[in-house]
Amino acid sequence: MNKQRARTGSEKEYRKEQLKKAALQLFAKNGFKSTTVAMITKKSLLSPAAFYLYFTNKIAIYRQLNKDGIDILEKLIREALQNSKDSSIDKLHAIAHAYVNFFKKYQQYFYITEILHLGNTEFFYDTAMVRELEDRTLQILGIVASIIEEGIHANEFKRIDPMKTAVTLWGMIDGVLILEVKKSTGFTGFSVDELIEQMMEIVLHGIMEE
Amino acid sequence: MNKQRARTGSEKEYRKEQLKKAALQLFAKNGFKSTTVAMITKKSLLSPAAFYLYFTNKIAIYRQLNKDGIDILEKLIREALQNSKDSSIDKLHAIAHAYVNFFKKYQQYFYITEILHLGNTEFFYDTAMVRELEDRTLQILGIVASIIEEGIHANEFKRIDPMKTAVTLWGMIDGVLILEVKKSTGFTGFSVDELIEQMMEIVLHGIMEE
Amino acid sequence: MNKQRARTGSEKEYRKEQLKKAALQLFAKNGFKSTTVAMITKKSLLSPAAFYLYFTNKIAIYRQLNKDGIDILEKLIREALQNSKDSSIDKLHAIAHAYVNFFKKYQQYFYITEILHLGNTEFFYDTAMVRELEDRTLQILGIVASIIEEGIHANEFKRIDPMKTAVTLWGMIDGVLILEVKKSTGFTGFSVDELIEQMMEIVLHGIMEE
Amino acid sequence: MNKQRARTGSEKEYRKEQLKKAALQLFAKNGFKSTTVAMITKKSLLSPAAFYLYFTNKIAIYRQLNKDGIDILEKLIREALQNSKDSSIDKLHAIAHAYVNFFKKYQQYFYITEILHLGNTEFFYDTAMVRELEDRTLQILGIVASIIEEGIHANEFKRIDPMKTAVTLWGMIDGVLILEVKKSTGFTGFSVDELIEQMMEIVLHGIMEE
DNA sequence: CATGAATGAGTATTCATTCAT
DNA sequence: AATGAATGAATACTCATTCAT
Repeated sequence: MNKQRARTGSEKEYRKEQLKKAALQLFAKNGFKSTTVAMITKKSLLSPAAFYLYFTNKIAIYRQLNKDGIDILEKLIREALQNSKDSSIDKLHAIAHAYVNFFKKYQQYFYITEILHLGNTEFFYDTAMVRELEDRTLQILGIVASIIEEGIHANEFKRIDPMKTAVTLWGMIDGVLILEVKKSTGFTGFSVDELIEQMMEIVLHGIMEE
Repeated sequence: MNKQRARTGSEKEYRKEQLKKAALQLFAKNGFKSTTVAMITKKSLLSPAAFYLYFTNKIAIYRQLNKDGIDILEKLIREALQNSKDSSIDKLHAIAHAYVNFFKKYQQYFYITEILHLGNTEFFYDTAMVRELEDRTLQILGIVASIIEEGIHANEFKRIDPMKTAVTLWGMIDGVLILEVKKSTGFTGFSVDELIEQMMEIVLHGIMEE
Repeated sequence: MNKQRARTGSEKEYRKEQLKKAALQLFAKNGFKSTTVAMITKKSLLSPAAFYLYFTNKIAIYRQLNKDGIDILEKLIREALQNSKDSSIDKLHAIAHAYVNFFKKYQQYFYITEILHLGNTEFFYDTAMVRELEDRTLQILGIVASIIEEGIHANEFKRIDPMKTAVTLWGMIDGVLILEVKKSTGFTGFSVDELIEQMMEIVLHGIMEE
Repeated sequence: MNKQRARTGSEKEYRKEQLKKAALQLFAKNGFKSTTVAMITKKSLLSPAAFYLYFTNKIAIYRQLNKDGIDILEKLIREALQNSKDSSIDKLHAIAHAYVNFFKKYQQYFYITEILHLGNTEFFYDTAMVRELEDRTLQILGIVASIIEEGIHANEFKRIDPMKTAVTLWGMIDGVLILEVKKSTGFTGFSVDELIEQMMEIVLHGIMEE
């Protein structure tokens, strides 16, 4: 076998990336429990033992992928905001679009950050990590809330609780996207895009000042 | 060990219920894979072998719980409709309320029927069962769609696609409830009730004829 | 369920026969280990527990079937001798024919008495029983040997050791029949009958005085 | 436990041999079903899990032993033929002797290749393998048949069907050897050697041209 | 006598993790 | 640093046998 050693730091980083890439795909496809370390290392052309040079645990790589997912999402949202027009409605639209983008282009991260923990108690054992993820989520929600607040001040939106609305919005989009994950879009005959569009129409009508 | 035997049919039924109850709690907490038959039987004060007197498989009890969950949800929705007033808005409200009730009083069923399949490929092997669940979901969605249609004819609602809106609505509520499952309600500082209320307000405003 | 009680002795005997009949078929088909008590009782329309009213063990019924098999074989051989002509050759032919008959009409007994013990150490634990089976086998072999002896005295056969020849003969016939059991007759393209005929021709030529 | 690791390829091969050796003995003694993977690994001073580093299955090692057995038998027969004299009788004798040798020196292989399948349905699932074994058996039988044919042309033997006689011969020898397996040689008071000798005498007399 | 229910002791197989090299 | 080998602890499922009724 090729006993290539990762002597330079970048080589080591490369190996780690390989492992994460493989793990991401496998976790998204099979879930945490059904993905074995052997599967991950095989896909990465490494030995099972090598895994433990890069990650302390199977759960560790899973947690790392979670953080990466949040990073990506945050970046997408910030970019979207920069490219959006000034009106609050446009900004909200842009954020929603960014979230849908995250779902579509990084679906495997979406699975991991938004869904798969749910049946996976190990994940929540590392409370420090959980708190960090919560903080970062709050930050993003804060951005959304501040846009809503701007919209209220600009008389674009009704007088609604900005943070509460941000959280609600998040849940609503999540829920529609999860329909796709559950394959519920298939048997109902609607695409996610249609449903998201429908949702945004309803929601924006619902919060706009008449 | 307790060597009490379930002699009568009702006792046997009782044992089966015990097993289902235990399994429900464990599946909801740990997911399918991480819940072992031994855990279920221990909680039911039975030996692991006894499990197989009542269910052919581990997946069998899981599927049964799924069907039970749908039964409960359907019943709740039908009851809610019977007790609701005539206006379409009230009816929609009643259904949403029933769904939230399902979530709150039968949360473990909610986990199983709405979330946990997602990381659980075995579940989908029984295609006949999947199709049955899809059909029943479509039925419920059909009820919602027909209410929306009524609302449109009565000029209560805008001219929106009833079925598409029903599906969207389902996703939105689901998403908000899942926030609670994800413990996201905790750190954001809002209760599910608040969020659902907020959502319904936005949504109803969004679809009502001005 | 039908809780019919076997009150009379004959009823009890009937149940026992039912169990043996079912066991015979199942053992012959699946071997000892792969046949479960549950399979036997199900086929006999009895409860698993009832089995133990009639037999102390799973191995016990197996041993009983063995004895039954020997009984049948012995009876067939005795009948064959009574109906055969006077010459020793005819008698030998008749015995061989009886053995083939045993194989063909009571094949399941043949499996049990001649083959299946072989991978089944439990069987040999009951040494008293083993000895009994050996004695009865010796008796039958004794009959064959006495016929050979007669044949020698009558100058039909060469001067061979009668008992040794009887044992050899037994092995040879057994071997040819076992070819059928091993499905070796299938792929070689010959029927058991042909092979047995061929064997008898060779053997009789081989032992006859020229 | 011994945590010695098989590092070199040859060491790994050695471990595999150890496992096969242990399995061979156990299968021959207890049959397939009653031999557990744990028994095999214990005898090989390995953990049960290690078994699966060397074989995919329990049935896999069993099948491998079968092939090994046929290899050995074939080699013994070919060697015997090379060392035998020219007459067909001598050749037949040599082959019979090789078969008896196989039985005596590799008795456990004999059990596995000739007997134990019989009560072992799993074995026959791999139809490709079964056909391969059949083909190789036919080849060996073909060799025997060709010798008989030569003998007929050389006026050593009567005009008999060569292949049919080969098959019959195989069955007859097998049967006599199986007597030993069944412990029938013990209580009758004859050794296998005596019985085989007796058999060969009868058979050769039976097929020789007078 | 008859049985349905129950279980202890197994079974083959898997997998995260360790470790000698 | 890297790995192939090894394993302890599981894990779903089976089955001969027992026993309260």
